[in-house]
Amino acid sequence: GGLHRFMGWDRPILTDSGGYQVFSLASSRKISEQGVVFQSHIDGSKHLFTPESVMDIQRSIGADIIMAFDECPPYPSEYKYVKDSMHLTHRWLDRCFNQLNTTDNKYGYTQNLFPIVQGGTFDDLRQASCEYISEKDAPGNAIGGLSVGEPVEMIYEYCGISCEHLPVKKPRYLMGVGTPWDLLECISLGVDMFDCVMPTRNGRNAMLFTTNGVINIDNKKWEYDFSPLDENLPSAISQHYSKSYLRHLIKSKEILGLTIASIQNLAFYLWLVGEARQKILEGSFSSWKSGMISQLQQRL
RNA sequence: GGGCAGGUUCCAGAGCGGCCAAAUGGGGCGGACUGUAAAUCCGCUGUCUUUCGACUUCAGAGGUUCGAAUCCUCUCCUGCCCA
Repeated sequence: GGLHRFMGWDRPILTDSGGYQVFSLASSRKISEQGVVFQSHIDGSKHLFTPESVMDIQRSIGADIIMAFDECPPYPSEYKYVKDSMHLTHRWLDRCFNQLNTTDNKYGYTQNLFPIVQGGTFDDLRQASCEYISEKDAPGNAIGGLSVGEPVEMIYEYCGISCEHLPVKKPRYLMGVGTPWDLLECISLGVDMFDCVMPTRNGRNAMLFTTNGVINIDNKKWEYDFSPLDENLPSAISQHYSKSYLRHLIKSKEILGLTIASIQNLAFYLWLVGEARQKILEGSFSSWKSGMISQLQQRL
């Protein structure tokens, strides 16, 4: 650990840099040494993002954890492309640190810059990137460049390789992962932090993660099921709303349904990592993990 | 009692002689979604068959035709209007 609590917030705030959009919005951006120009899909206007400007923006937002600006190459990519891209990300990282170290913080508390490992799915590049990143001695380190189209087994494999070459004492943050079972697998590989769209996006698309397994709330079988969304979660939303009611909201395209589904999934994810932490402290994580994975993967 | 409009696959609703197992939407079922542009996207949805294909369907019964969901006759039913 080593992260502090800031300004009375219960939990630190984290902002991302836009590096992922270099990947996800590849069709509307141009990369150069200087940075990335994105073109707005709304009005066509162009916007230049540089390591410096991205640091400034995250400074203004005031997050406790801020992310380096990186390039996230897609899978599959050629070795040479990934290698050059990784070096670009490394140079950008230096510029991020430089910008941060030569400007004042705005709100009187520390903002922690996490560097991001790249290197794609090439062992030597991953390792090289980990080593480069580790030398920065940042308060935490992120594993990037995964869950960009490769099979899940490769996520685990390269997540594991990354963890092996990252400092043990600093939090390891796996970006963009994943399903509940992905989290458990990656926790066992050494990951401490995650972020992912899955709980909210899949929630909006009618998929509920619960302590008993996965639910497609669209299904007619829930029409008259008045049991709580998830009776095992310490969340008012999960306990108070029934499957039947949520199905009705979603079927009738009531936006409240999407909110409830998102909160349910978020509450579940929070519960899951809390349990994992508890099991680790008790020393029973690995035996707990395999049973939990098959339980969570069940389709209800 | 009279007039008009209708009865199509789970629902709504196209089709109005062959290209119709029958558009489209909904519903149902399945799948996808992994550092969030996107409350989204993709399949299947009469029966049998792996495919080719075969078979049974468009209120009911007859009929015309090489061929009918589509045309004709009668019957039943529904909605609206007038008595």
